[in-house]
Amino acid sequence: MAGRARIKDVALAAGVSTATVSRALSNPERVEKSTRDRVLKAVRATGYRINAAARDLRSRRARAILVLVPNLANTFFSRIIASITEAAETEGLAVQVADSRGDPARLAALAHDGRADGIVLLDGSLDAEMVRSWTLPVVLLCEWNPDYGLSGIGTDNAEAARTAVAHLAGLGHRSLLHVAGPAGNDIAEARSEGFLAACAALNLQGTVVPGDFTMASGEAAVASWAEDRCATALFCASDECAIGAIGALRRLGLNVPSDISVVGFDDIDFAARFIPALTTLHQPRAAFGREAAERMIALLRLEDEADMFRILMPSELVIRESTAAPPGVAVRGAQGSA
Amino acid sequence: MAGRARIKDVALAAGVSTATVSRALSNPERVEKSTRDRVLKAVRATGYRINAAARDLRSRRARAILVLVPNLANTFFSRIIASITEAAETEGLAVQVADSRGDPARLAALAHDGRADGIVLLDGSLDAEMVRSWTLPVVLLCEWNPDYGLSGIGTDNAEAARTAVAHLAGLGHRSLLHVAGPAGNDIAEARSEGFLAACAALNLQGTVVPGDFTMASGEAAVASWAEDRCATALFCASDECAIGAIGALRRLGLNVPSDISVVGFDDIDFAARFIPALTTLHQPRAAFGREAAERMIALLRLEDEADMFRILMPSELVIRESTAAPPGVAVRGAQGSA
DNA sequence: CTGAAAGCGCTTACAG
DNA sequence: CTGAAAGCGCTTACAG
Repeated sequence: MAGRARIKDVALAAGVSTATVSRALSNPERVEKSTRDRVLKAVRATGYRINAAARDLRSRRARAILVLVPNLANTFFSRIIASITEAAETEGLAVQVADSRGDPARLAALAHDGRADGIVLLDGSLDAEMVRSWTLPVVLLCEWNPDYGLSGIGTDNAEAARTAVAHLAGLGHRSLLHVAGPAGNDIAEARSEGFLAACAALNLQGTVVPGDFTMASGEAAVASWAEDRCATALFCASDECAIGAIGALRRLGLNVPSDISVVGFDDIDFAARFIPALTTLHQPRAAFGREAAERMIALLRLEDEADMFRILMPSELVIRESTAAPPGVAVRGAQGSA
Repeated sequence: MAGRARIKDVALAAGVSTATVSRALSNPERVEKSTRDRVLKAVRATGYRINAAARDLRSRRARAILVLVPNLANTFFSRIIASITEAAETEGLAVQVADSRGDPARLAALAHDGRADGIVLLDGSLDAEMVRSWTLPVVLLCEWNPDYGLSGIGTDNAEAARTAVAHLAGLGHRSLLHVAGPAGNDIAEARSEGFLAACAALNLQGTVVPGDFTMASGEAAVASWAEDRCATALFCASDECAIGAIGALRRLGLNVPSDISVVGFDDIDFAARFIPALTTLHQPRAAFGREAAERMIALLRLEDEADMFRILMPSELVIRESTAAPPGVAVRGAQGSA
């Protein structure tokens, strides 16, 4: 076969018009069965594959969604992307992935060159004006930024923080340190606020130190904690941060959890394998991706203005090895096994 | 502005033809400066963005590459994807990411609907006949499969295994166990063969047990090792496997590295943070991605048959905390610090 | 149920 | 350096 077959080659082989080939392929129920069979046979014989550019141009849709993440190399995001991809592909939607950081012009170009019909955004720290200027439907996933004016899917971070504090209080801890996520990040702030509110409600001493979700910020927090050592438990805004903190504690000769307890957030794959296995809040990443894809598909189907939504899926506390009663306190809470 | 501006709106606003707008945008040096300025001003005024589908259809290229990975949720791959994306974007190429597993028809559709000009393939375990049937230029990255008949970029796995064995031998180990990667995987087999060859050359006892790169396979290998405990060091085919093995050893009450040494492969982000920090072979993932993007760009530029290539970039041994002299043996090799 | 024809929005020889 | 015109490969009213 010289070159790639086009729709008119198929039409010729099947003895029908190109319109009929097109219908047989995209609206099979609108052509007679015998015609459809002839077309499909011709498709096989010619090795025909549709040209997506031509189809997209003519039908004015890309049948693709763009997923924007702040850091592709982060496992947390890659797991979600995998789940978005899976759900989107079953609906015939392709997925494009791009880094949301950097040049706004690049982002605008990505969002508006017609290669995607909608955007799933996993970054709450972009310039709100820029995001609002995008003309494609956008679903904000995991992160949250009220200034975007978007529908979103995420978890109830304040509630999750409360669960973590309650767990530590149940073990007998009276003084807790929270290593926060980045300032200005809405979900990080929700965790901090939930932490402080829960400490106040339970009459615990709760302190917050700045951080940014990274392992380095966990290490830095331990360095500052080491000056007075007043807290007996750390609640870290991410698992990576918790893992960094545990490494730093170990370098100080301290053992987790017998000397100090550590709770993470996210339940990344390594959390269960880390030594000690991390007590953490499990974010439903697979469900996040699935939900985002489904909502986006619904949005694209409605074409016009669908209702705004904000969906909160629960994060569950997974109790593993990194939390225990503080030194010198009898165990009062039950501790599950991994 | 009602609706999206098209090229003819820009032409009208600038008082030129659409041909001139097109040239001003894609071949600026071919229009007079004053004309170009008028066009750019009109572009800004109208908010014009090119329609990628129309451009792709007419110019018969997609300006995009497809990256195919066996597991999107794997950090090892996501780091490489990030680096491919970065390099490709600076050349104006978009990146599409898809899962290489599953339905061959789906893959063929992805590869041949004209949405990508070339494929970077990170999976050596696909059906070779299927891969050979693809008509787009393909670069095989990291993995290797001689049956594909493709150009590729990777690391010298046998040589890397040799380095690991030499390190352990230098520490005084005489009996080593290798937890292999999946059977039939060319790079996994190269590691096994390199391991056995190096053991033979150094007169060590070298045993290979099956595995598949996963943490679970590291745990299983430890279970079988525990039956006779004849090896004093484990060389795992991946960091995940090593981390699984260390977890299992710990559950047996054994300490790494004082009771048994463990070497990983890949140097994933967590390797340095794991406790104990993993001695491992650092695969140059950022360089892999960059090289793949550049080679692909060169391939697309040549259009026709470029020379076949096989590029091997070195993996370097990173000595951290998980390896030491075997129990009861004085340290003979030098041990670096992390 | 099927076909003829228009047209999606660009780029690119061709001509000047 | 610039423009008029053809055409990339589809889909979709419109008509029958």
